[in-house]
Amino acid sequence: MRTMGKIPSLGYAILGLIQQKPCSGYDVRKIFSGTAMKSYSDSPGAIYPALRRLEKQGMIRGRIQQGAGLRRRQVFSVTAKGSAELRRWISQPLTRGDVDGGLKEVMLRFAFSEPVSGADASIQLLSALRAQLEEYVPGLRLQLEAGKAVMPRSGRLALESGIRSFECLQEWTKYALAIYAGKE
Amino acid sequence: MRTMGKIPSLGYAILGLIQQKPCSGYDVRKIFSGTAMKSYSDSPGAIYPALRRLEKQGMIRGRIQQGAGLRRRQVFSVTAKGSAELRRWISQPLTRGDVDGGLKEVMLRFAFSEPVSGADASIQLLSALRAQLEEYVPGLRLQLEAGKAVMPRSGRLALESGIRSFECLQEWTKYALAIYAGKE
DNA sequence: CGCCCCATGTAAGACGTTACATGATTGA
DNA sequence: TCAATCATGTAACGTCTTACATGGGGCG
Repeated sequence: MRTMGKIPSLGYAILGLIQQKPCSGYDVRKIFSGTAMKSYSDSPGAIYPALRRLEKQGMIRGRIQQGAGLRRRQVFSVTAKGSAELRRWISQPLTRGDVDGGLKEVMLRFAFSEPVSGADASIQLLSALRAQLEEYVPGLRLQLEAGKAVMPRSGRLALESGIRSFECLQEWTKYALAIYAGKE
Repeated sequence: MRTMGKIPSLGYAILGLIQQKPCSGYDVRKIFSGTAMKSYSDSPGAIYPALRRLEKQGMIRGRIQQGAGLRRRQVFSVTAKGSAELRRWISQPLTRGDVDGGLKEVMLRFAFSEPVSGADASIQLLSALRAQLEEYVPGLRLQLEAGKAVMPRSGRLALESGIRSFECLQEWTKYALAIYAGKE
């Protein structure tokens, strides 16, 4: 079968962080709990096993640091294999499933895209996302039309909020593409 | 400890659907796969165990339907206890964690709020959400300012997209509140 | 001395994914 | 009769949550 080694979202989040700058498990936890990446779990029961999995898969390598006066910490860096996997994950074609599974993972891919794969990859992702959204939103509008009669008011409004936020994201893709087109 | 019986997101999604209209497991699956609720798993390995859990907790009750010519199906309805639990879940105070865990669950609560708990509950949720967002967004802006120097461009843009979508949602809360204020 | 932060881990249990399995009914 | 759809389930596996556990270092 050899599909061994599927990496979950949390794994890519960690991998991407470590790629930007080598981190200990504790560092990763602090980032997840203190920044906009709060949606990823900062619990030790999630982070440390995830790190060990990534290490076992050869994506990262940990080295123990015994600085004077400091407690023992293990700092991880991304290996060549991990770097390649990050690039693959980022450049992977954008599917319908990526959109209706919520866009959290797509945004994570985009966030890491430029330092990992270069501006071309970022642009690629942005235009693919823009195209997906363009064919996704009309379907939601149809559902809203169809639901006018049967859905409760709060349900319709919730659906509208979804549509609005997709449209908002569409505008953002244009804005971001303009930035990439402008000055390189 | 007796915390027994915590219900996951998927459970509430199912409970809310069944409240609107009694459903079989198959019905639930079709709704999850065919509508804007695609983000919830429609796999039998998720749905049927979840239904049995809810039934064991006394939230729903299943009755086998043997309509002429049709295959056996088990249709579930919400019990009084399930209804009460839905109301509790919806009216529960909105925490910081609800916001930074992504707003999917909050929107689900809102979607069901009016038929389950009445327009007052919907308004309550909307204003709480508006308030939360108002104190949440400035923090993200600060992070963006702070990250100007260190974050890669795509990372900054990703953060901006998050900020924008929160702002978009803020406007939506105003829009929705206006509707509820307008004609009751 | 006691408390909090650094830093790492483990164990039990719940949940979801994937894949497999069954069987009746409807329509081509 | 063959395929698709209706309809329900189970088993193995992986991951996350929650809670507990450990210990050094700095500070008041």
